[in-house]
Amino acid sequence: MSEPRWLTPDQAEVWAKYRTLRRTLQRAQDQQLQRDSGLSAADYALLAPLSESADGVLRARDLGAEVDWERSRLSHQISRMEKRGLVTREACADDARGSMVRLTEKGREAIEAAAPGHAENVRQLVFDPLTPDEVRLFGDVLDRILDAVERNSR
Amino acid sequence: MSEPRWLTPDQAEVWAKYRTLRRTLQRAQDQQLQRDSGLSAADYALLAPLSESADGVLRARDLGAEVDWERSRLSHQISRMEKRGLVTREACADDARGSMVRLTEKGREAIEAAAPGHAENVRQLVFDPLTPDEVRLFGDVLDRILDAVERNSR
DNA sequence: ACCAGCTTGTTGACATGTCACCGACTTTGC
DNA sequence: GCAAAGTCGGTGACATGTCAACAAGCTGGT
Repeated sequence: MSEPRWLTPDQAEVWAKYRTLRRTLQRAQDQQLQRDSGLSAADYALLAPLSESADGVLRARDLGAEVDWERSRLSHQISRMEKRGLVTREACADDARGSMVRLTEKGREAIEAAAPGHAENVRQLVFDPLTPDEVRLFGDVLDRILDAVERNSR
Repeated sequence: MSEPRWLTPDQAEVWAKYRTLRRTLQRAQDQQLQRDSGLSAADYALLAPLSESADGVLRARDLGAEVDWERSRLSHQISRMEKRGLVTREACADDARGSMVRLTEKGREAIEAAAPGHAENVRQLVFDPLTPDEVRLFGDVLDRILDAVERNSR
């Protein structure tokens, strides 16, 4: 039973800032999307890859890989979006287990209405306050932490 | 109607990394807490300020201010934790509208079981991979973005 | 050809989070 | 004093996310 290694005061402060940022930034994004197009962040996450794909159709498996979501979460979200007319489901020709997700006209209109405001929001809140050097270093920091999380979960 | 300002490829990459980190780090935390003590991240967030307060009691309003949660979210979470015996609710002597939240013995045992592993996890995943310079820079970046979000929501 | 094991998607139960609203109480301005 | 406005906590409806389990189809080794 070894002595626990607590965080230093500096580290605790940075950690608290990170948690605050996670929440407030999420909230700012949700509000911008809701205001500009009535979409949630979850809606936007799925509509974005769909709108960039050929014909606005993706196999559920591939859409899941794009956003790195669990299958169950994806299925639930697609059901909710289907109910609101943003996407439709179709059978998959190649693989009878599969399911194709197709962007509807309404879905395309919604993401096209939301996208410019979304990009503007991310720029204003995240990138405009940083110098190009800081953006690079921020990216490096994220890489290091991501590596550590990746190593940890394997 | 002006041309939208899209993200540069570098910015889009950093933004994608940030979103991935947000998800995977949250997941790593949830799993560590669940494994070490059966607590969720939401449980931990409330138990931590409670365990550091005098007698393990805080007024709901003040607990909410500590964690910066909405009242409704706090109330729901306290109800769930009360049902599992982690906290109890009491009347507030000063203010008849108020509600005091008290840590139970079981709640204290749970947070004390979880805390060392939590600190170790945060160190391993976030701070050990970074040099002290990078930690400082990361803190500065978070400050800048937090300021921008704060300005934006006022 | 077979079948054990893998992949794919869905579902139901439950935990979490947000929103609009209410009811009770306190504070403020007069 | 007292009415208007603000504060505090809770509730119900709903959206989101996770987990375990399932059904169906695919795949590879024999």
